[in-house]
Amino acid sequence: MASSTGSLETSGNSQPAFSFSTQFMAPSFFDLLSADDDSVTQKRERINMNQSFSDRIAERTGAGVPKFKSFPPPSLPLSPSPPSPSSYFAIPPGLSPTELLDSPVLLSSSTILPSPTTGTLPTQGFNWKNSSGSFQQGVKQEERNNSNFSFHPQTRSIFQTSATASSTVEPLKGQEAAWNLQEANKQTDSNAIVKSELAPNPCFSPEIATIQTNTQVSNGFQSDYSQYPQNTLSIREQRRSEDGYNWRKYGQKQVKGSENPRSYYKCTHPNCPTKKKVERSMDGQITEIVYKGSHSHPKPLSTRRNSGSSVQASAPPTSEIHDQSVSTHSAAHADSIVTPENSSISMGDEDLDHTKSGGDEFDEDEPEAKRWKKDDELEGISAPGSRTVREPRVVVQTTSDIDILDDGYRWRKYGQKVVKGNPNPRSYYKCTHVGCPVRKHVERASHDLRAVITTYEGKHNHDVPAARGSSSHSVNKSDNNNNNNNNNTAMAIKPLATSNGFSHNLKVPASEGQSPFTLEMLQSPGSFGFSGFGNSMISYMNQQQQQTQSVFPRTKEEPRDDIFIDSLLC
DNA sequence: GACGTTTGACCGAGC
DNA sequence: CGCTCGGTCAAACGT
Repeated sequence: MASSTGSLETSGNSQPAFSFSTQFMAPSFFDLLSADDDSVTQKRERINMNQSFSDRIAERTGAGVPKFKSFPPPSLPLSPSPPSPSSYFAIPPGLSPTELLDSPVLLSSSTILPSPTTGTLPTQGFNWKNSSGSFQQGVKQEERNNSNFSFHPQTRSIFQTSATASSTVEPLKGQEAAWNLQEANKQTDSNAIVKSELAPNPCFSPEIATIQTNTQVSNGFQSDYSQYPQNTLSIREQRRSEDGYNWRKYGQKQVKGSENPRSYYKCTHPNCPTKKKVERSMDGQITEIVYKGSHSHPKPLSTRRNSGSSVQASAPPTSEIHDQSVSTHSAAHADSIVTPENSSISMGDEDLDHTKSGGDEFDEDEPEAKRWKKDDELEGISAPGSRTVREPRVVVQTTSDIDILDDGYRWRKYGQKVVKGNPNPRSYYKCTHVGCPVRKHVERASHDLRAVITTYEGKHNHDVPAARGSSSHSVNKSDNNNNNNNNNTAMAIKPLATSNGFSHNLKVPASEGQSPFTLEMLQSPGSFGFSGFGNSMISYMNQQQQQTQSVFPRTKEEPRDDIFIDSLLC
């Protein structure tokens, strides 16, 4: 669900297809490389790098259907960061970040500023303009070689400060990172897919139990990073856990009721009781992170050796996204999340259901250990007969992933509240589908407006509703449901990022000549440097821009009972 | 050698 | 009591 996919696709696997996608939750190739417990897969991928792009596609998909997985690892931006996306994207008239946050549709990255603390910039809004050259090159190359192209601009979160140089690099293990650095120079035909999953950092929004961002960057964009001063940081440092702490993996289990293996991490700091468990989807994407305990020490200095486990753990491998929940679409379950540093959201259905007491029900001050325990308690609620943890997925997305929120489902805002630890209001939404228990809340990260934290609770027990307003702007439900069985025959690259069952993939039949775009794409088509795609691309975007306007209003169409709710919450 | 990951085995809680 | 399951241990292995 987490991504928008712009895709120019034609029917038939063999036909040329262009897919333009923005992905956040979607596991990326980078993720694959960085996933610590996916080393085998990583190696496999690396080996595959020697294969042709089409071969990889065929190999990965088994049918030549392009998927994100098919894409070679992206280059690593150890370099100069691109100018602030804000330079290229502007908030749509009449929209403010707050307003956008109020809506299921997220902001464009245009509204985001570089992190003052890290200096890192979101790749989402990355400078397409400046990178157009290389990007174009990549496109052409890709077109020549494969007739398929998938572009996955992604954002990256800049939550970590010590982490560095760029979150795009951080998730990578040294080896992979090095490899990527090399590949970065070699590959122009592939999309760089970067995903960084950020563990909650006490220094940031305390409520973030899981911060997960996917960053995909075209190699061509990588050059943008070369402008960042962050490149002075060592790869090792960059590999450090994105939450700034060092973690050691001490176990991994295949939990029942979930296809996703769960990894257990301990903070490597002496006597620090903090632990976290990370659950990944089959493709390596982190679906949830639960923290236990609080760090008894300050965040390690950036010069310290990086365990890399956290980051690696958080870096899922493939770009194909499917969340565990995607496979089941089972009944919703109560979830709770535990965050480090006393920040957590603990919410069952009742919690959000009742707008009664505002955010009090979130137990943000509850000790982590207790909340961890609570998670277990909640498990019984969520998964009858199963102890599988079903924490709410908390996803941090950069503001450009509007599609993540605009995930194809229909949401009704039923509340909003400013919760402790984050001055930004948290919008609460319910799925409007009758009987569907799924809820989500969205808030902008307190320290990084580019990052939007979306927490999903429950799983949809229904199909993705038909797209509203535009038949061409459809949501590919098949992606949502078929990710696990790999039987998705859709031509569009699946940039979906899923969280808690949300698999978002906007697709448009090629015949219609439309494809989903990211908000920023829609807003500022001219600033993306897509000239390399030719006029078709530009016109394409122009079309999409018109479509955008149907997207934004869409959120406004949602029934808003927040006035009443707000009165209760605030 | 230090540090981290992997992974089968073990433990305890819950039913 | 036995089973299931999540969580943890620890030896082996990798970097």
